[in-house]
Amino acid sequence: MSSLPIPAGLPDTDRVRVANRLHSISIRLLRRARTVDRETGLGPERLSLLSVLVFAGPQTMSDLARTEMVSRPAITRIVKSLEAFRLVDRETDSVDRRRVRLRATAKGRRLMERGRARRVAYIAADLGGLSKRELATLLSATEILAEREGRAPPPRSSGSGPRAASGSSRS
Amino acid sequence: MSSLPIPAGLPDTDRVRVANRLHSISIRLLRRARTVDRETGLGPERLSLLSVLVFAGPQTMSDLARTEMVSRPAITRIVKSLEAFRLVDRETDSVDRRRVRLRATAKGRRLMERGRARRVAYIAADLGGLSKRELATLLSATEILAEREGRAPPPRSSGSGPRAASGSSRS
DNA sequence: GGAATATAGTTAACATGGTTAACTGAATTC
DNA sequence: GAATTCAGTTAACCATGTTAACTATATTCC
Repeated sequence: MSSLPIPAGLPDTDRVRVANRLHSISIRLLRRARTVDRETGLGPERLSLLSVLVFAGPQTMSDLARTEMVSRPAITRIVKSLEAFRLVDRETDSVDRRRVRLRATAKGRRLMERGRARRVAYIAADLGGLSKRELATLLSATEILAEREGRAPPPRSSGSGPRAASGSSRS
Repeated sequence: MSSLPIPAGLPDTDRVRVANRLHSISIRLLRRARTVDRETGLGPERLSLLSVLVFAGPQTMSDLARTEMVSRPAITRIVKSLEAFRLVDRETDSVDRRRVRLRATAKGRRLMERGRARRVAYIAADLGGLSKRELATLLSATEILAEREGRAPPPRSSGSGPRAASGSSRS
């Protein structure tokens, strides 16, 4: 079950092959990494929101709703509970007093950093036993992918690549 | 925000660097890919369970609970709704009549395959514009990682538990 | 053989997070 | 300055998860 076949209907090109493998690999990698998150005692949604505040800086409620792809009422609730834990605090915008600016507290940042360190350490442990050469290949590959992230997302729909649709979670 | 710094406390080795990038890349890759899942009309938990049945073959309720890292009552409910859609069917084990054997139906398999194709296509589209050389690097890298998956997981300390609180997803 | 125990699955009661619709108060338009 | 728009909250509801208690079948062991 390690590498699933190329799905029917897609051409067997390098690009599709890479996509297919990246898909499976990412799913398994994150599933395993997630197991260490329990130590934070927080739950994925709150951790996710907190990490946005930590890594992308202060945001308003609506900003958060957008980046989390979730409704504003949902954000209201999550933020409330993070405030109760003193992981996040709010400040009303002095110019536009409708806006609420959320920030991770020092406590929130510490929790977040520790959590990410645990995840990365866990994944790094999984990479034990690779040769220097293999590691070098992975390093270049992740460089290539990380670099692409910075760029704007490619045009969707009609153009060149296959089409967006939906999905099968697992593997 | 494309590549987060190495978390404090971890050594700045190649292995950690790769782990760190793989982590961020996987999160973003899956988040984008997930957006196409809506077309199935199913929701992540059901899709996930269905895909286990499709790609790993028939399972009992308890098997599913283990692989999904979710309680058995939760599995009961998900399976029920998948049965209602005729995506899954059940058969009582003739030897041990407590056991229920779940199988994806042909309809379930079709839905699953289409979904995975959409995801992979979506990811493949994202890889557009890479040079032949870059693609070759990615191909080797994913080969290395996919191969490791087959091998037994490295010994862990505290280990895996039910899903509970998880996920510092973001970033 | 049959009581005690263990296992597979279900049901029930509850918690949490998501949604939409309706509301409040502040900013903007005209 | 009245009408409208916008940010955020509240309310009512739905989906999915949990634990605890129950049913039914298997297994242990006297």
